[in-house]
Amino acid sequence: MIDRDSEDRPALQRGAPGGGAVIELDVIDRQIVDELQRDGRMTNVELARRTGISAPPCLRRVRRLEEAGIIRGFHAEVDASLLGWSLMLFALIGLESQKGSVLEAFEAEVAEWPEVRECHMIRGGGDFLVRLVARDAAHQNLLTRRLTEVPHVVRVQTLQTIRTSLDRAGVPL
Amino acid sequence: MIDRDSEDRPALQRGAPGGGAVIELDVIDRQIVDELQRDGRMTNVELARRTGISAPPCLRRVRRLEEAGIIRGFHAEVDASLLGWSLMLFALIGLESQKGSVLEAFEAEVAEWPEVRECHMIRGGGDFLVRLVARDAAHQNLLTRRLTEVPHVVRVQTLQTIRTSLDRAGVPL
DNA sequence: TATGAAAGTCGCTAACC
DNA sequence: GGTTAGCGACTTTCATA
Repeated sequence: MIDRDSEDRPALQRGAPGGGAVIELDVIDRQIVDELQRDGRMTNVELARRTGISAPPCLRRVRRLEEAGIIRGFHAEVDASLLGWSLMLFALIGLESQKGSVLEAFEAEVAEWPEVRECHMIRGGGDFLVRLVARDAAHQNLLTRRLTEVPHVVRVQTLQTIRTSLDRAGVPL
Repeated sequence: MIDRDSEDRPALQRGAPGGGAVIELDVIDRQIVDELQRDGRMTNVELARRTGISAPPCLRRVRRLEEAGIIRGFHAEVDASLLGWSLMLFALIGLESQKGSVLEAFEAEVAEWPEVRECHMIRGGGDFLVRLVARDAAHQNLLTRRLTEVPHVVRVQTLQTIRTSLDRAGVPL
């Protein structure tokens, strides 16, 4: 077996990203994920130093975590207010139907709005929780009104964020 | 106007991070923030190439954006399910009082829970929206019950996420 | 199937224009 | 904002357990 591309990695290869299978990671893998959740720009040598291994195997582990879909990407965290988006609101949306086509049409519609940052389907049928950002109060009112005008929307409850005391990316490790 | 060094950028100097003032960024700054929101591990040379400037001024801009608090940090985005956190829920919490000490005690309490990832105070007084992750249904039930037992909590409405169709970090640019 | 050492390449970043 | 240049990090290759 000379072909290096055919190496198999059973635990990490299983399932497409998002498949949902729980994958066994050793303590070093977990530490790598944890460190990169906190500081995504940490250099590989620093990451290797912290995890107690040398740089090449550390880099290989990061690559594998990316290929397995466990690490999906790296993003800069920005200050929304300083960029002109001073308001954040959540909206609880009720749809008149739980037909798949109606739900998907709603998701497709709000995905087109740049102000909509998250869209979660909520248990119980026909409900969504969406997170939006707005430039000011007028903009926020406009967005709320536009939400009520999306086809099949029968209920919009806005939850305006006054203060965010906690905003942790990622998951516990 | 030939002297290219005399350009002024008063906006970036104003205010401490989090101050809330809207800051004027030129088109290159915006592009830098946008690119780093999408790919926080992009090399500085690549970032410079995309923005049409050379590497050193590009790096200086990134540093300034960090110092101004516009870029707060960099984080790996992980797949919660693949790491064993297969459930996400939001909870709308009602407190019996809007006294500052009560609100802060609640925030301090949930900040101690690793499963609580976000905590937002909602307009109207005494209400919070928190986002949690859970390992399974039993864990989720436990968390919901524990939320009702936090001092001064009088109402807990759980919104269990079935599907997340959109999850965009950052803000529109 | 993993790590670790060595080396070449590339990016980062200070100093200067 | 650009250019140069020195330094350090990244990443491949190969030997090893």
